[in-house]
Amino acid sequence: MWSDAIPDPAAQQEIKRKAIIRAAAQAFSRQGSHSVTLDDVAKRLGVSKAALYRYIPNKHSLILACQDEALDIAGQALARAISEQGTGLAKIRQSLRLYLLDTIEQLGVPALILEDNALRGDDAARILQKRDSYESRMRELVSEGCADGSILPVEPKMAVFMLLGAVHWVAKWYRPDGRWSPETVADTIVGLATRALEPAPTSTLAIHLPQDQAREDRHAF
Amino acid sequence: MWSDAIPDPAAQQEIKRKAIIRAAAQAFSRQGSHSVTLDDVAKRLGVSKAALYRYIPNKHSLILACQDEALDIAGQALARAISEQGTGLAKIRQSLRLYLLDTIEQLGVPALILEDNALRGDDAARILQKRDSYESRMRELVSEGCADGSILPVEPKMAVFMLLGAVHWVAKWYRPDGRWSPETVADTIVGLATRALEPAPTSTLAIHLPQDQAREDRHAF
DNA sequence: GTTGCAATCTAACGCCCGTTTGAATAGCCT
DNA sequence: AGGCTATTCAAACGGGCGTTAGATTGCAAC
Repeated sequence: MWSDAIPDPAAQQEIKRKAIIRAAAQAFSRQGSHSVTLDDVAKRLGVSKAALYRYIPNKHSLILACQDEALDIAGQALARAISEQGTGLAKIRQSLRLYLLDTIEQLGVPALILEDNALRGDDAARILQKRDSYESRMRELVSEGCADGSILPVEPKMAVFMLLGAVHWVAKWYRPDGRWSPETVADTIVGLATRALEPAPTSTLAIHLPQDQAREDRHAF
Repeated sequence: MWSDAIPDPAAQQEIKRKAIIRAAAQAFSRQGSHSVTLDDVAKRLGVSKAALYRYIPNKHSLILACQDEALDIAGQALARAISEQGTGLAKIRQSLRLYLLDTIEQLGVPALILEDNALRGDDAARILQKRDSYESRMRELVSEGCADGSILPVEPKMAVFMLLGAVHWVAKWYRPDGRWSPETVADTIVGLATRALEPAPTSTLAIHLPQDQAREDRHAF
């Protein structure tokens, strides 16, 4: 039983570990894990790269931890969405929306893109299985939507690929200090992408600042 | 005036150079340019990595050449689509469809994803400008579609991000030896994604093999 | 055959970056 | 104050990979 005033050293460790994962995730999601050096990650945190090794055993495990975290967020978002009432399409919408918002909040980056080649070893297989399970459950939601009439007849695999492409791509162009809030981005992108699946879409979309402010945006191709 | 029987040595050079770019593009689009070694590229072509240097000055220029090629294809697809009759949405559909089909045919990979961090130097600025120009013209097509009523009122930037996300993501999961032909993939993904922009979608989609064949697909998250 | 050029190879060089080592610093307990 | 532990750092080590050098092979011209 620890007093709040006396910080638990183990908890301190965990806080710093999370900070490292967060910093790494932000760098990885844009540049790809292989082109990010531990020096890059350390500089974001204002420490030397050697200091990282008190919290992580090596770079590969850091990559795994990032993927693990992102997949946990995705899985939890999916679970929450499934537990709520609504059509298959509504659940898909909610799960993707939560995924974007939670990754931004917890990792500081909207979605974490996996390069499967970056994964090796036994843990890698676990991550891949986790990802496959997530995508599989998403496809089931599509099938559910087809059955309940909220989604037009589509190939579930293709539909999920399309949705995840639109959603994961956000990581390439979203800027925390940009014009749009996380909520605006999540609602607009998910709203648009899922509209593609409506049998006869009637949903309207919030329109955000149609006038183009002359800002120099460097975003991904 | 060369005879067909006597191959022009300069042309031979160019053919091999193109083969290198193609092999590199396939590797880059999946793994990211930074995690692909020149040995990887050389092995795909059955030569040693030193042999590559007769055709490219260095790795960075190879990355640039891949981006250049992909952007040329994208730009030409856009130009062809614009020159044809039709609504703004129809032009967007056509340009994206051609982009996927042409990159698969010419580069052997559907879309080439840019990691802007991989680019350096003066040529890099040229590539970024080319990409910005392409995206800007895409946004204009969205505005055109809004005006002619083929597209519902949306923020053009977001709409283009959503479309390009769905389209570029194909590079992560498409397999040449897979279940779907390039045409099927292009039609389905572009058909789905652009449906999101229809004011009141009535378009139907071809449905391909809804039954799931028990194939083990390893695709990107 | 011999010469010359093009193409490719193997082997080595050197830098970058992940990882380790050992010392320096800062807080906490008695 | 003095020791103990937890953190952090600068510096060095070592492997991987881009790049270069020099040798080898193959082919065309004469």
